[in-house]
Amino acid sequence: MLRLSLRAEIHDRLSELFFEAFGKESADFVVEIPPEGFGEYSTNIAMANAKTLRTAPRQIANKLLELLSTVSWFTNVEIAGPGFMNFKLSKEVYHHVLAEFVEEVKFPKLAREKVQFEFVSANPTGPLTVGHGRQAIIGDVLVRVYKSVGYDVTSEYYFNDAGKQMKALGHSLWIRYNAIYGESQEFEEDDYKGEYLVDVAKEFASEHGDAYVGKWDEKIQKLFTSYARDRMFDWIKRTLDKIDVKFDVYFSESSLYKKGVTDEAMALLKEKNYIYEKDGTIWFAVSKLLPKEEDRVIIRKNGEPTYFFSDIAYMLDKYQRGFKRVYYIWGADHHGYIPRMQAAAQALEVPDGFFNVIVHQFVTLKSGEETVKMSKREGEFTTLEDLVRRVGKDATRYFFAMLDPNTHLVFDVDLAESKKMENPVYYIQYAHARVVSLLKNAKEKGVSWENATFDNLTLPAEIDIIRFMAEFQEVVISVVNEHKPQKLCNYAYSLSEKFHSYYNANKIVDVENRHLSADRISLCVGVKNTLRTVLSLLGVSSPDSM
RNA sequence: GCGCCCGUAGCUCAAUUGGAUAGAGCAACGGACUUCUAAUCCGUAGGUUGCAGGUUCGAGUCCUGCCGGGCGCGCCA
Repeated sequence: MLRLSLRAEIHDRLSELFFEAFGKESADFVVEIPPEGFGEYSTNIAMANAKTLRTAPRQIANKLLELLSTVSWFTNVEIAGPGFMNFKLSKEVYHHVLAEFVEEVKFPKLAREKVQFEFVSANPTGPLTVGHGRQAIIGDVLVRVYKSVGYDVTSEYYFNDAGKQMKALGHSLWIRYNAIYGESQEFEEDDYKGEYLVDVAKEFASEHGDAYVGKWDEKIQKLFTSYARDRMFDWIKRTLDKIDVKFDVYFSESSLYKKGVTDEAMALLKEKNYIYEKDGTIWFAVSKLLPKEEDRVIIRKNGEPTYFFSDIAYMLDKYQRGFKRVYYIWGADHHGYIPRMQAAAQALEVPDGFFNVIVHQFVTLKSGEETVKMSKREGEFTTLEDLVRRVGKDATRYFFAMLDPNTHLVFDVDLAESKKMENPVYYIQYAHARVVSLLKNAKEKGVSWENATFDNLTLPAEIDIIRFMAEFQEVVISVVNEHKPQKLCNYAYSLSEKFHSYYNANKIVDVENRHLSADRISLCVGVKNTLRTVLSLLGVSSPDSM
């Protein structure tokens, strides 16, 4: 019955009625769950159309009210305040909704488009930080949600394992390696000074011995670099695995050059006249497309392309692979990069809406009163791995998904560690486990619920829970449209809240009253199914017992 | 200086995208286990939504200007 969501259905019916009453389309209006005491649902349709109809809201409402009372869905329609229309829904509607959630929680089907999410994309120069963790979870949750509503989604990790920084990594490893043999060497400015290379150096030493102590040439540099890179990548992938983040594609920057996409991109830009030479470098005329922006170098004086040029070619490659839309998830430090990429999108003539960026703000760790700054170069940071080891996968995922990507996240390590039990993720999981336990209990007592009629579900709390379950599709749609994973967290938490409260106030399994029990158990099954579904979108487990 | 993001209870966050009386958790106080998992529930207290204007039937949400915080403004990645 429900194509999208209950509220969308109500919205459609109101639209039809409006057309019937006034012979024209309604202006935009909303159907919402109002505060206590204003009915079960509410709409502002009368107020929204007051201007265009040049009629008082209450008058419009009155006209609609007559029609509404002829439709079986709506009961108790009332007009309130400046022109709100408040109403209840018939029992049958709720029974139908509950029956669906008891059987299977369905996703709205939105689009089959081929889209791509690219995130994390950390170069293999060190372990993932907690900042990468936030990005990994935001991206992974969005991928799961997009898949659920029908998109053909590819998750992708872009990396550069060829540039200057990789040489620095190799050199840094070599220094740590020398230190093992008591040979002290100086770090260079761009080297990676983090302790994590010490262990890698030990491994290297145990495999290769002291053959390279005090010796340094191009061949040795390559050996150290590739060794370090492989170790770092292994580490990164292992960490991602621990938080259940999987990428469909790992894409290397150098493959762009091998494939020749870079040449294509250059030819395209030249042809459109966006390229010029100055001071021995090649520039991309960003200002031609976006007057407020500055032109940018894409080929350096030494003949090497800049990162920006690779990104232009990469975008072209994404387009050629047939994606209808691509999403880049970037940290706040990259936001200044967006305009020039937009200019690139225009220059490459990819369709409007192809290039999209989801920016997330920074994560800082708090321990006591100290905030931990994170710099991979200086070696000061907490690894994502450490964090997961402390608080576990479920809490890590939930916490990173819990806040709006657009707000600064302060991760209080002490709190995450010591007050684990106040964790909202446990609260939700506990609700799930409780229902499972209920079902076991019912089985033991021989109370069945398969043939429930739902007729006994008349308490306001019961209607409220059904009504809230019916919001599920709406929440999923908003996550797709707004890229805000935290809506799933809030939804799961609120549903758990309603359930815990209901559970405490009412006896669910009662051998003396089997019909009532069957109905109530069914309601709980609906809650359980919904929680399980939302948690799986978040990548958080749904334990049967705790 | 310019640009992007944020500012809601003591703390961490909600608020159905412009709706009615701004809601939860933590911290504080008081209650509920011989009863389906007390990792729970119920209650009390806590607010000039950073400030000042504007837009309209209606603003935490939109527009302008301030204030405060974060980030960015490379031939780095």
